[in-house]
Amino acid sequence: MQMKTGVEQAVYALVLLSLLPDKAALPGEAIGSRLGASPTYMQKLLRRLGNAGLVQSSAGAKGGFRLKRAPGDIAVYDVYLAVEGRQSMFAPRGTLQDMLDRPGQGCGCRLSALMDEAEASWRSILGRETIETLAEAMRSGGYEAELTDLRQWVRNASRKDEIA
Amino acid sequence: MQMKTGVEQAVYALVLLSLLPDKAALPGEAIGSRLGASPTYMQKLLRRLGNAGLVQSSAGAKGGFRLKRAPGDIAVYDVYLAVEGRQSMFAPRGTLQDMLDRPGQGCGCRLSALMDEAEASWRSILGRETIETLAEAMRSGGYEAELTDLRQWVRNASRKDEIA
DNA sequence: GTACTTTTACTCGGATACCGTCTGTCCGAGTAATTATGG
DNA sequence: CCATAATTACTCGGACAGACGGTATCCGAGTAAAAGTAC
Repeated sequence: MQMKTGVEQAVYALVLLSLLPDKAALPGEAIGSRLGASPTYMQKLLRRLGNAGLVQSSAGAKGGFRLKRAPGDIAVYDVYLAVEGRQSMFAPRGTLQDMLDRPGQGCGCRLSALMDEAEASWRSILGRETIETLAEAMRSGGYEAELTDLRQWVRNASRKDEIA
Repeated sequence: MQMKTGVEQAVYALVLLSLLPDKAALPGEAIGSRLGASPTYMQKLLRRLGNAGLVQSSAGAKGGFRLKRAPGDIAVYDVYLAVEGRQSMFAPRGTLQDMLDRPGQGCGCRLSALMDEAEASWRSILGRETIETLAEAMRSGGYEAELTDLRQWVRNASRKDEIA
């Protein structure tokens, strides 16, 4: 019952992308190495975010990834969904039917309903915070200096040729 | 992010034990085979439930397992805790610190707080239902006949020698 | 200077290897009830 | 009939094999920008 580590990495990758100037893009490798994650695996995560419509990618030189929606429009829940998939946590195995010796599989069991309810509540809370609110929390949480440094880094990483 | 299948099996094992007459005990193997689960693995689960104080075990001939608390006093949450352990779903890896280039590990990140909040809500809903309410739902859910059959089976399984 | 080709810097999807965890099995040791044995 | 020993039926904890999924790496193919080349 552990959440994939990719969810955390994906969330912060999106936070990073939210600092990107308009029309610019960030290569997956740069994102991965900045986050201390495996660059190749980060690529894979970004592709999933792309398939989920959270991120836009452009191939070719000077290509990379950028946000497809506004940061305030991307909830943590969306990221979770993109990385972990749509399946529910609890997968009933028909134990109740076996116990009652009922071949019918219509698991009208209360347990399943309870689990689904719990998960729905869990998900709804993940929907409360967005990439924007997370970034805002960093800004007002004593990380202003680091944020401006980070913004600077993002500029450099997104247009290396114009540094010199 | 899949829940262990053992949780479902453990829940129904406890429901089964709640049908047991006073002072009687049910061997782990009988429980496992009745639930269509691996008997040896069910033993392992039952031992965990024992360590968690949900179940009482007696060794020796005519030994086995019985509930240690009243069925109304065992929440689904307790079962989950016994089987899955106490660790939280979200284990932060310090991605935020890496991103901000802050060696300090004090992850005051909003994400962690959000995840904890979501999990707390999830857990609290699992605390709503107990072994007793689940059994009651079965009783009033159209499974009366199966339940009396099951109760009969439990009697037999708990005192094999007096059958003949 | 323009058209064309090559190089470079990326993404994309798949194939694959690694590794930890969950599932499942097995074993020796301990314990309690039952049965057998000896007097 | 009683005390003691042997058998039986369990649990306990650990060790271990297998399967599966997440993590991570690599590859060929495709794409777009930039750089080089020819005229």
